[in-house]
Amino acid sequence: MSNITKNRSNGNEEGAEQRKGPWTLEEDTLLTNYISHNGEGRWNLLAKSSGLKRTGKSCRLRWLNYLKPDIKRGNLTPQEQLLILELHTKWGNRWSKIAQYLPGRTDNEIKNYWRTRVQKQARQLNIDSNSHKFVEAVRSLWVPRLIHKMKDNTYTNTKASPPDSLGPILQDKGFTHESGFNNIDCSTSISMSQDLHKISQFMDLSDLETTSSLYFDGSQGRSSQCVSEDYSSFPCLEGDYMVATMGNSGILQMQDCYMADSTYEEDVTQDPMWNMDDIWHFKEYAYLS
DNA sequence: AACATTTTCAACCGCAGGAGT
DNA sequence: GACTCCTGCGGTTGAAAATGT
Repeated sequence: MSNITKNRSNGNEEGAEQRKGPWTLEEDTLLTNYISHNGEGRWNLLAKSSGLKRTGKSCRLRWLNYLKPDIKRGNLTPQEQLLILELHTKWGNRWSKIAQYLPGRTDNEIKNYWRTRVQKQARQLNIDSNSHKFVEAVRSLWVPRLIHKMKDNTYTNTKASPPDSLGPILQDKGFTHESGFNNIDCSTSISMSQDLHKISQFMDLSDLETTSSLYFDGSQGRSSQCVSEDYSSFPCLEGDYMVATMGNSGILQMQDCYMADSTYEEDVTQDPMWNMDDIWHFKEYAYLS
């Protein structure tokens, strides 16, 4: 079939011949150059002015899903997968909204991930992927596996140090820096995806990939105590951010602590994916297998 | 190595909603 | 309010790549 088609079906496009199908290198170059000089947006105008024989829609899609410089390539990390599972529980198939919490990932990519990986799992389990039963299966089986993967990644990483950019950003947000902490109850690691979600408000998550450090906050480690080097302990309070790496089995090596100011407020108890019962439920699965 | 089957993912389509007239 | 145009979203398709036999 020809890659040229005449589009007269709606008012968006001229009757001129429009190309369809895969983009060529020349088209990509043309589009990239045009946007670098004129900026994004006004896609129909762009399509006409750039000399591309494509619809505005097609140009927009190509740019946003493929050419845009900050697009992240490669497989989704366990952290990202966990976040997708969690956010889908909240919002359902609202891919663009979910994508907002995964910098560098597109709604199309997340949608593809869901359809090819998640729904495949559902089929294998013979469960409707929109059912409550499937959500339960994800919580009890898949999430612990992802958490394990995250732990493994961290465990094997020899260059585990927090990104330099994090401290200043948090301090800029009113967090007070504390140091000298050592170990912490590993149960807290259960809340990592929630923390990534929060941290993503402050910084580019891609930084986390290069360090594999764990970031968590006191609001999720409700039962845990941070233990400092002199073995005195203090509770993790809501809004505190900790930076730690996985040391030996089950122990997180605490590196930094950013104490929230007293005005910090965020109600994480409303999050359907993470409640106290679940955390203990997950723990069982995660550490039995 | 050759073919069949499955998986992945880029790109398309139709629809909804907002802005402008 | 009605109409057109444009943009963005979510569902779907199908070619290419990967995997299995």
